[in-house]
Amino acid sequence: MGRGKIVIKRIDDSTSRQVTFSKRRKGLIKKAKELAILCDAEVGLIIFSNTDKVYDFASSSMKSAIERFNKTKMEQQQLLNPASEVMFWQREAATLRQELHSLQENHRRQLMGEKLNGLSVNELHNIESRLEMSLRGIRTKKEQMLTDEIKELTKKRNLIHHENLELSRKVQRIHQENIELHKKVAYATSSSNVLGLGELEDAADASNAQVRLQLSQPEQSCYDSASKS
Amino acid sequence: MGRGKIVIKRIDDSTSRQVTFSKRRKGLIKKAKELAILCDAEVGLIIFSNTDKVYDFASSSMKSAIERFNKTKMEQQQLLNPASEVMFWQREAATLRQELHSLQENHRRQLMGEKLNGLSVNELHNIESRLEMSLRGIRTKKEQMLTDEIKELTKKRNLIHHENLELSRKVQRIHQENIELHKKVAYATSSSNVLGLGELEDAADASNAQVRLQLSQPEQSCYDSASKS
DNA sequence: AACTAGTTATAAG
DNA sequence: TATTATAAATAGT
Repeated sequence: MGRGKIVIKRIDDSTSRQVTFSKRRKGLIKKAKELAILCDAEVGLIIFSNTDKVYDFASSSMKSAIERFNKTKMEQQQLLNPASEVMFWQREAATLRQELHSLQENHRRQLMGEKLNGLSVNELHNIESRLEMSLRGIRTKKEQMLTDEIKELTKKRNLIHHENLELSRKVQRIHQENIELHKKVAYATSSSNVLGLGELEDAADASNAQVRLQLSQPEQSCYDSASKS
Repeated sequence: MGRGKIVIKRIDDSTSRQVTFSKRRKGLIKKAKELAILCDAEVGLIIFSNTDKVYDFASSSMKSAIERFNKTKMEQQQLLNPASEVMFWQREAATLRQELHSLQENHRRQLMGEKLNGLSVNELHNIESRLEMSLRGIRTKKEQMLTDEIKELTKKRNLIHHENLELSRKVQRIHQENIELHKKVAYATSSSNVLGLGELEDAADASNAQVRLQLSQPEQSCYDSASKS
């Protein structure tokens, strides 16, 4: 289709190559357009020159063409090898994750001070679960220990209080007995004053102690029901 | 380039259209190949027929061509409007996020029972932080309450114990006095036995109580240091 | 699917 | 860049 027939191989002369590129590129794009119109087809054409220049044609839009292409190829791959579907999705997800991460990094570094650690949603979720569980365990253990100590202290307090009551009764009894003896002594020795003032003060002290004891009655702890639940 | 000239418009006759599509598609792909070889260009060509069939040609690979195309277009967009870079990245990130999410959904539904909630890394992180803080608050409050109760109980126990000791000393003193009085009674009434056996048993009880008291000495709680830290 | 007349693309100057 | 002789593509049969 020219003054002479040519063989299809790379044109060595850069000028000739450049000229041929221009002519044939124009022709190719024209024919692509014609095909799209005549045959109601969707066509996408991308051409990179030697010198990295881009030329493209798309009957609707390149985005549409590429997406449709990818979708179709994906479906073909699925139909061809349904067993490796898993690996396909895994690779696709990994690629997208990486891309997404790099975009986020870019965005973060360039625009905001917002920090986003490099962990995946899954990793984060696992860490959260483990943290919560260990926290729960420690908390339960500590609460058990504290509750046990409170029980122990309450028991001891009640024991001592009981002893206190016993002693108090004893004091009363002995004091009563003491009074009886005083009477007997008084009766026996008539008018002789053998007992000093010291003994009378002791009797006053004993009743005083009894009053203080009343103030220290054991009472149910307001936290006891909470500790048990 | 045929028996007659044609106008470039959609061919209405479906058979003719189909035939023309076959011929021109073949020609287009041949010319694309030739351009790539002759001019050392990278060419990518995608064609969808009326009937959704795909035909494609790529001098290296379609993936390479598409990626190179996207990269170049991205750079062009950036150079054209550097101020809207932010919006570009935002749109790009949103698109990828959506795609990633749909892939994960697909993967999850089709292949594993693994559950992945629809929350973003940020949302998850915020929830985690709030959860941890509230947990910490509640735990601290509860521990404070328990520690306070233990302190209160220890104080009361010590108070009662102190009273116990006082009473115990008083018992001793009164008992001693009792003995002295017995002696005096015995001295005063000489051989007459006024006191019964009951009083002697009381004296034995008092020393017994003293022994029990010794077993209930207050002791430092082994948890006290831990509760304070 | 093959032919071929008339069209179109393009190699070379 | 424009021209043109000729190769190549293809519309209609």
